[in-house]
Amino acid sequence: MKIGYPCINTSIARETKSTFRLASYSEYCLVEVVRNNLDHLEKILQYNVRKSLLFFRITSDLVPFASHPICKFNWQKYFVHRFKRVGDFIKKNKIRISMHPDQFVLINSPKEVVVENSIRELAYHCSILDLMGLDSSSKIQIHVGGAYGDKPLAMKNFGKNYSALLSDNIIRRLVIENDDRLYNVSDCLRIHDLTGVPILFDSFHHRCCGNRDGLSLSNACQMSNQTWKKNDGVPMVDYSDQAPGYRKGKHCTTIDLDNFRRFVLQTRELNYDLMLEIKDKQISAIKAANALCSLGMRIAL
DNA sequence: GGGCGTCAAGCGTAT
DNA sequence: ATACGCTTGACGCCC
Repeated sequence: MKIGYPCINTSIARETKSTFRLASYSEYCLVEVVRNNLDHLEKILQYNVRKSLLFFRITSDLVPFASHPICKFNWQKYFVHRFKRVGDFIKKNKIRISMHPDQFVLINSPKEVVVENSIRELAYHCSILDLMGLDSSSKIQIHVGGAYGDKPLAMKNFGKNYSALLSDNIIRRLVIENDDRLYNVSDCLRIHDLTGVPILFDSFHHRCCGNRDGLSLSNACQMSNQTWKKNDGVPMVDYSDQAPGYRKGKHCTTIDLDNFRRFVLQTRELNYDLMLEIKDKQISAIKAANALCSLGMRIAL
């Protein structure tokens, strides 16, 4: 099992800004920010290797406005060697990589323009992973999308657009994640049957958000994991925990190790890489890795 | 140099 | 009707 955390390391300060406003877009600004973002990403990855955290989610904001029409600059070509260098480091250290496009990536939207924008955004995510030379085990995870007043139709439309509109390069990386309100694991399994898309199991969404479908945690996790094929790599699982005293669904600020151990023991027959979606990022990831060791389980490889 | 209004993108739910 | 959460906060103007 590899343990990871998303996008940001709270202990590595940024020396420069990571993005900018659309109103201040310029090629100069883009080049500077992307260069700095790649430098910063390398620092985080080096830290992660030192700490044996070999799973990481790369931020979608690595290249700001990459899928926006304002961006005419060929950043792919300009930064080809920098991306390759990061990718070589990732491969050399066997780091597992995921990306998670934002909530407006909706491939089942009834609005054609939303679908078009979503596909452009997915293509952007792919190009990051492609430029790094990473194989199809590097995944791009999205939610199924909206229900649009007719959930069965919305699911059918997901399948339709998936097959008709997505390029092979997107399909080889794309996975869907059960969400906290609309599409639970059973729904995702139905969409998997339609499309073959693997399911990334989110334990928090499954467990705590009124999204139960009668599947036990270990069954839901196992059935999701079985949708991953050989070329998809080890199944990925997202983990978080309820922030005590807050609205249902709010992520906790730091990991509760008792809950974490319980989760690990319930799923101990299964093989997966675990992404900890917890506010304090690498701090909880390190705590979790230590907890696994004390349970006699082995992290990384 | 700190405070805070606002920031590309969609949807569903709560108020 | 409007605000909010989602999540990765953080830019950038204002004082």
